[in-house]
Amino acid sequence: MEKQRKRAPSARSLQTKARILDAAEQLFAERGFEGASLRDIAALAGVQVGLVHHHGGGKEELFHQTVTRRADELAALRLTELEALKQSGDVTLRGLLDAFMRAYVTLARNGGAHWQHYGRLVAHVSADPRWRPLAAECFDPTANRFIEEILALYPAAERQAAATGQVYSVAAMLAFLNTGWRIEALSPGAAEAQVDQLIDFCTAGMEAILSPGPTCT
Amino acid sequence: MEKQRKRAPSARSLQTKARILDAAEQLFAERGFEGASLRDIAALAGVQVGLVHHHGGGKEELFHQTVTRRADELAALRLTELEALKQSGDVTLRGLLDAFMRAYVTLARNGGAHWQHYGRLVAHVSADPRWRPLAAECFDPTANRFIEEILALYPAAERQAAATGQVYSVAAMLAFLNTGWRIEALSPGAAEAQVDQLIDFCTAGMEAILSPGPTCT
DNA sequence: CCTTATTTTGAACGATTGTTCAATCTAAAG
DNA sequence: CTTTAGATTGAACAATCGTTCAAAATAAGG
Repeated sequence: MEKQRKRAPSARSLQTKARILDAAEQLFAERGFEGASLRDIAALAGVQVGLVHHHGGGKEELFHQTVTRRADELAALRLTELEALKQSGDVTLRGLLDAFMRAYVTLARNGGAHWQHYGRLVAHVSADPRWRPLAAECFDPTANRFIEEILALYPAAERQAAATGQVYSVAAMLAFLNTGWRIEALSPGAAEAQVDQLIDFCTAGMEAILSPGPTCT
Repeated sequence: MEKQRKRAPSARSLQTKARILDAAEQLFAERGFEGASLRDIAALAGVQVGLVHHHGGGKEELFHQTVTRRADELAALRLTELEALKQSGDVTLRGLLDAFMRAYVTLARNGGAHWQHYGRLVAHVSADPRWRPLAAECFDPTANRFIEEILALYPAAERQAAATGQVYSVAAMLAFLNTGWRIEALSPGAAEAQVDQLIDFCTAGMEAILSPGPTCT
């Protein structure tokens, strides 16, 4: 059903598409799906409206591509971190959460604005029930991969508990990314310490869920 | 500047306004601010378009009212729970998080659809940076109230740590409410146990942040 | 170089948006 | 009951929306 190309896309065309996706990423993140118009996106990308439709294939398709582009990249990054952890020898719960979060969070904080926009974009995707299939497609595979590693560490734990802890951890991570301006304003500079704090929170919370009963006191 | 009323609103008028706010609450929650049109809201409420504008005072004002209506009610509910806890004598970290979460979460699960819609609505408000002032107005007072109680329990902890833990806890709670259909599908029926699990997660995570160093092992 | 698939432009389409307004109905106040 | 502020209707407003399309510019393939 899909019509195949007869020519390779030019370098300029690829650049244009990337520029359109970047603009869409920023505006979808700031204003949500219907809040960002194709005309605003086109203006930010420096192209004509019709061209956005040509490269994006409709607004919904454009949104889909905008999310999956970074989601795929992020999934690969996380699996790389996981692989490095497993080869290091000592796989701990904290190590797993570290592999899942630190690289991404650091990118969103110190890296370009792209990952910061993506964080807000994910928040919109998670908030709107209409994007549930998209969220499942983008996030579930990697999440399930980490859940299995967690279950290998805690053989007595139920899968439901690990999945729940994973959901809560992702939520806390997104809150860290999207309200970071607030935490940052309260104690500036200590970026690395705040990442540790996030992982502390999730590790302790996950542990409490995985091994029931009073663990501390 | 505000023109004062010269007559009391009729009972029917109050009913209509409530019906409009309910419809707005549902559609704003499902599709976001620009995703829900005033005409859809009017149709769901069974009134004319102009009437929505008359009672809401513009779309932005309507959104504002929709959020604050339940936010005020929820803030009162949480402060009541907090007062009951303080009068019970033993104020613990778990008790504080329980007072903050259980009543609301139970309402959203077992109560009418209104609180379920409100949960999704808060997710939209939190995801969109344009509603930051609204979020601060609605959520900060109550949040700060609980943060102070937490700091009274942990005098050595820094305020930033308590505030961060509060943000993460709220994020986990919203994730529980808005992805509950997923958790529910995995292990149906155990509603109360899942609330305990949520509070377990947040309590352990908060404790890990408030008192640094290896608390368990 | 020549052909033509692809990219890009510019303008238009109908549909929907939030808002406004005069007319009509309702019911609170005197 | 009479008065009239307020609630409700129905229709219209200009603006913006996503989409479509023919024509021009670009560049890959032979």
